[in-house]
Amino acid sequence: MDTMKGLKRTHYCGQVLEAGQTVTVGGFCDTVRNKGGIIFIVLRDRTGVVQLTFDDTTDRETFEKAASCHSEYVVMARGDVRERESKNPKIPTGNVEIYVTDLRILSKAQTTPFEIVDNSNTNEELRLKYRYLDLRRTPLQRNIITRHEVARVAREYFYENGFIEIETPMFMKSTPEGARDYLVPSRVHPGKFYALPQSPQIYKQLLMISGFDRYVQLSRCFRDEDLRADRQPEFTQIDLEMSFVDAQDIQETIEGFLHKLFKEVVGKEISLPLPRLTFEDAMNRYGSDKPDTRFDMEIQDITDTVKDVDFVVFKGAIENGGSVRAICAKNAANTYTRKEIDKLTEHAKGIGAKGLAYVRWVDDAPACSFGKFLKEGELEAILNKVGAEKGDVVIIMADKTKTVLSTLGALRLIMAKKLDIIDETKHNFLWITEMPFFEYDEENNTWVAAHHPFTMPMEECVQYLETEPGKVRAKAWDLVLNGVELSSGSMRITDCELQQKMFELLGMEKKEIDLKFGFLVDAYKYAAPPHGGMGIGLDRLAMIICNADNLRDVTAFPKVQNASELMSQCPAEVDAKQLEELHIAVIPENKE
RNA sequence: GGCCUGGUAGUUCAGCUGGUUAGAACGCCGCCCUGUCACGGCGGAGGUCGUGGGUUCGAGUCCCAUCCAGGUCGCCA
Repeated sequence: MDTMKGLKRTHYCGQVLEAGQTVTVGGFCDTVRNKGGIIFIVLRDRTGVVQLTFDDTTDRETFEKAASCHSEYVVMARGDVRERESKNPKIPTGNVEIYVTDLRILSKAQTTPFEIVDNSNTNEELRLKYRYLDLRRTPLQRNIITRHEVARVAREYFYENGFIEIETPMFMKSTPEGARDYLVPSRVHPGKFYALPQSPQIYKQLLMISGFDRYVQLSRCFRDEDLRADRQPEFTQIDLEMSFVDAQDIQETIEGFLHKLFKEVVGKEISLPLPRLTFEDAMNRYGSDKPDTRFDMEIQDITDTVKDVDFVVFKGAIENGGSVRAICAKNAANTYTRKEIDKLTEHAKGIGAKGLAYVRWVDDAPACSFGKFLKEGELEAILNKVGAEKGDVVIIMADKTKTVLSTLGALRLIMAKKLDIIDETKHNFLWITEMPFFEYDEENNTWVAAHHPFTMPMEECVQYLETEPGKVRAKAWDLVLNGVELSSGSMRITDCELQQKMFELLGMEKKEIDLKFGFLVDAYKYAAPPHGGMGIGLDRLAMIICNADNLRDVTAFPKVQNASELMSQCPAEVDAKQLEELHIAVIPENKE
C-alpha cells in the first residue's frame, strides 16, 4: 500500500481541466477498463469524475499498479492533462484525461456488497446496512449536499435579518402532552429522567422574555412515535421566534427566506405573497389540512342537489346532519374501470367510509351505481353541478361531513397519483390559517388543545372559549408545500390570566400546571413582548427540493420503520452494570 | 396494534396447475485485448430458496406460525 507522501491534491475530479496542466487528484476508482495495452480508470470524488489514462508511454511500475486497481480503491494520481483522442460528451470532464505519472494506491477495497452506481436497484435494507457505501453514490451525495445548501441559506438569511442563533438544551423536562418523549436517565438522580426536546418551544419563548427579540436555531428534535415516509424520530427544524410582531410579520419573514432559498438552491423565482387558505376552506375544498394544490379535483358539496333523491344512503346522511359530496375526476373513465372503482371503494372502507357511489361516463350513457333510485333529470343535475363531462368519473360519498371530507380528501390524492396528473415540477406553497384551537377527543369525550397550550386564540373567538370550544380558532398557521406539512407557527399567549384560563379549560389542575409549567407561568409575570414563531422542517424541505419521496434519501444516517438503525444496530441492549448505575430495572415484554 | 406489498447466487430478478442437476443478467475470479466510457472476447466459481413446523412418495412452489424490510391507518398537543 502506498502513502500520499510528496503529493498534495490540486484539483477535484469534477473540475474542468485544461490540456497542459499538471494536476494531482484523489478519489475512488469508479470503473477500471483494462484494454491490455491501455488502461482507463474513472476516478470519482464528491464533485464528479475524471478519466485517468495509462499506456505504453507510462512507466512499467505505474502501469502495473493501474492494472491492479479495482472498483472503489482509494487512489491519488498526479499527471498531465491532455485532450482526449475520443471524447465523451456525456460527462462534463469528457474532453480531457489525465496521463498519470505517479499513481498511489492508498487503500484497497473488498468487493462491495452492492455496486456503487447511480441507478441502484438494490434493496434499501441492504443499502442501509452499508449506509457509508450507499452514501458514496452520486444521487445521495447530491441530496446530502443540497440539504447542506438549505441549511446554509437558512443561516445566511436569518443572520442577515437580525436573528441570533442560540442553542437550547437537549436535556429538558418531560411534558407528556403531545408526542411521546425520548427519555434520558440520570445517574445522579435515581428515578428521574430528562427528556429530549420535541421542539425548543418553551426555551425560545423564554428567550423572548429575556429580550433577545429574534432567535433562530437549526435544532434537532425528537419524537418517539411511529415512522412514515415523511417522519423520522429525530429531525431538524429551522426554529425561530420573533418579538414585537404579529402573524403577518412572521409569515412575511418566512416568505423572504423561501424566496431566497428557491432562487439560490432550486434556481426558481417563487411569487410572493404565497397563497392563503383558511383551515375551514382547506377542509371543504380538499378534505385535508395539507392540501396538494398541484392539481384541482376539488371536493364539491352536492347536498342541495340530491336532497330530494330517493336514495336511502343520501337521505340518511342528510337527515343525520351530514352531507353528500363528490369529486369529479377528469378523463378518468378509462383508468377507473368498474374493477378499479371497486378497489377504490374497498380502500375507502378501510379508512372509514361505509361505501361509495359513483358515476362513470364512458359512452353516451353514464353508468351510475345508484341509477335505479333516480328520477328524470336528477343524474343530469348532479353531473351538471360537479361539471362532469363524457370521459369523467364522479365519486360520491354521503356520511357525517367530517368523515366525507377526510375520505374524499384521501381518495383525491390516490386518484391523482394513479391518473398521473400531478406536475412534479411544481412547488405549490400554501398558508393554512385560522387553525382550530381545540380538537374533540371522541374517546374521552373532551376537548383537547390542537396545538401547544401557549397558543393565542384569535381575539374575536375568546368569547366562545367556555361556551363553544369548537368555534374557537387559533392564531396559528401551517405552511404546506405540495401536500406536505412543512412548518407550523403561532402567536403565543403573553397574558398571565388568559394563560391560566387556557390551562383550566384544558382540564389541568393548578398543582399540575405548577409542576409542569410553573417556571414558564412565572416568567410571563415579569412582562413579555408580544411574540410568536415557527418551526420549519428542514428535512422535509430538503426532501421536496431533492424531489425525493422519502426522508431517508436526504438524511445521512436515517432510522427505519421501527426506529432502529440498520448499520449500527441501535437501539441495543446495554450492560447490566450500566443499568445498575442508572438505577434502571428492565421489565421484560409481556408476550402472550 | 390493524391492513397491504415484498424476502430465491454478492446484486437485480425469472422459476407455470407441486415433479430430474433451481436459471438469466450484472458483479466476482482467471486468460486475451492500445481509445474504452453500460468496453469487448473466452473460460470459471458462486444457492441452508428469510427462519421453524405441517401436508405430500416428493415443497422454492400449498398450509400454519414467526422474523426482517417497505407503504399505510391508529399515533404524531
